[in-house]
Amino acid sequence: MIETLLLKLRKRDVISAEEEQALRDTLVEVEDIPPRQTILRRGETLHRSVLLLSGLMCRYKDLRDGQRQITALHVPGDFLDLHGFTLKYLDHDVMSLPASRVAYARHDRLTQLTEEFPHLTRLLWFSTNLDAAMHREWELSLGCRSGAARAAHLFCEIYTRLEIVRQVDGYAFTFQLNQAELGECLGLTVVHTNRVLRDLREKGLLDFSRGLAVIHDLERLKAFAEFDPTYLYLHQTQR
Amino acid sequence: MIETLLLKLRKRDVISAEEEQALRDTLVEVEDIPPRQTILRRGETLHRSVLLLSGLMCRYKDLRDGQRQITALHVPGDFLDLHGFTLKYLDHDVMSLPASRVAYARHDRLTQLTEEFPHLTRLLWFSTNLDAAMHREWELSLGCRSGAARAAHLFCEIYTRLEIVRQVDGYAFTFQLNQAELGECLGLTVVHTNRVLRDLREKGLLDFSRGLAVIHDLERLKAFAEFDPTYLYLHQTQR
DNA sequence: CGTTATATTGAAGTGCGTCAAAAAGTGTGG
DNA sequence: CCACACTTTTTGACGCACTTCAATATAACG
Repeated sequence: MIETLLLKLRKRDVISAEEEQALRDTLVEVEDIPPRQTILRRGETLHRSVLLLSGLMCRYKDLRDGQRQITALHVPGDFLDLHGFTLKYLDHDVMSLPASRVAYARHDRLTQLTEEFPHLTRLLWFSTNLDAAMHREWELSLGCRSGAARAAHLFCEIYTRLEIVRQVDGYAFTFQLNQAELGECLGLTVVHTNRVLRDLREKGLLDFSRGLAVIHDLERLKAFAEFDPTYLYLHQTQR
Repeated sequence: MIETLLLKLRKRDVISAEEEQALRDTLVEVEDIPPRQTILRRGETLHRSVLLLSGLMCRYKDLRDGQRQITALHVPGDFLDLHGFTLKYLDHDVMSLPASRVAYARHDRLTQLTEEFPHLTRLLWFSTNLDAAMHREWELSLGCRSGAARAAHLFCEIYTRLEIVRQVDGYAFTFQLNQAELGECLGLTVVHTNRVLRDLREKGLLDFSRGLAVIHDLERLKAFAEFDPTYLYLHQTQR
C-alpha cells in the first residue's frame, strides 16, 4: 500500500525493517477521493496527514478575484500535508485532480514516531524540505522563465518524479489535469497555456493532450527548460 | 545572542529552560559577514547550519543568462539553511545583503538534539515548514499578483516578521537592499521596480529609499496587497 | 572632488492577458 | 447509433503590464 512512499524515501536514504513497519503501522486508513474535490481547506485544524497512494493532487492558494495559483503538484508516494503535522493548520487548500486514493497518518501517531524513531523523523523532515525545494524551483520558474520554458520545466519535473515511483511508460506518462489547471501551475491563462503547448509540440519536444504526456526529445526538453535535477535530491545519503 | 531566535520560536510555541539551554549550547561559533557575500553555494556538502543574528540575507537561484530569482529573504532569528540539515546540500546559494552576523550549529550536534529533544526537533522542523509557507506565498505573488501588489505584499511580510524580533520602529524599518535586489525578489526588472515604488509612494502607502522603509498607511497597504498573515503562523500552539 | 553605484525617466517593443467565438472532444439518454 | 448538452481545446484580434535600451540624475564613497 505504501510502496510508492517507500520507493520515494529509499531513493534518498536507507530505511530499516523496523522503520518500514512503523510507517506501515502509521498509515492504515485508506480513502477514495472523487475528481476535483477539495479535501483540505486553509485554516482548518488538522489531526492527521494525508499520503497520496494513486492519482494526482495539488495544493493551491487564491486571490479574491478568483485567480488561483497551484503551488505544488503531488504524485503517488507524496504526503500532501506532512508539513501540517508541525504547522497544525494549512495556509492553502488541497484538491484532487483525477479520482485519487489516499491514506491517513494520525498526528498523535506521528508524534510518537518522533519520540521513538529519530532517523525516520529526520527522513520525514527531509520529505517536507524536498517540497520546499520544489517550491523554490517554481519560484524561479515563475519569476524568470518564459511561459514555454516554465511548461517544459514542469514536464521534466513530473517525468522525473513519476519515474521514481515507476509511473512512467518509456517517455509517456498520464498527467491528468486540463490546460486551465496546468495554467494555474504556470501562472498563465488557459489561452496562453494552449499556445505554449502548441509551441512545444511544434518544436518536437513534447505532446500533451487529454491527460497524456509524451516526451519526444527529453534532452532537448531539458536543455530548453534549463532543467537541473539537483533540487530533487535524487541521491541516496545517510540523513 | 540567540534572543531573536527565541523571540521567533516563542511566538509559536513554549520552549522549556532545558530546550533553551540546548539551543544555546548548539549555537556557539559566531562570524561577521561582509555585505554582498555569497556564503553558501548550491551543491556544497554541509556540516553545519547558519542562524542569522543581525543584518539581512537572502537565498537565490539563477539561470544561465544571469537572471536571478531571490527565493527567500531572512531577518534576524531566521536559520538560513536549517533545511540543509536533512538535505545535506543546497539547491540554491545564500548571500548577505548588508553586513551581517551569523552563528553556526553543527549538524552532528543537531542530530544529537533530534535524539534527545523530540519537541524541540518538531519546533525546528516547524521552522523549516514556515519557510516553505513563505515560498508558497511568494509563488502566489509571482503567479497572480501585479508588480505593485507583489511589492506591497513583500513590505507587509517583512514588516510583520521584523516586528516579531523587535526590529521595527513604529511604521519604519531598515531594509537594506537596493532596487535591483528588490526586483530580484519580485521577478521584476530594476526599471519596473522603480516605477512600482513610485506608484506605492504616490498612492500614499509606503516610502522606500536607500534601505529605509516607512509605511504610511498599513491598513490600505495590506488591503492593496491582499495580505493575510495566516501563512506566517503567528499564534502560539503546542507542536 | 572625482569615481562608481544606485535611482530615475523616456520611448519603443513584446509576451502574455482579455475578449469573443468556433471547433473538438466527452458523456448521457433515447 | 444518434442527439444533445457540456467541457475542453483552439484560434483571432486587440490591449496592457512589463521589458529593453538608452540617457540622465542623484547619492555614496574614498
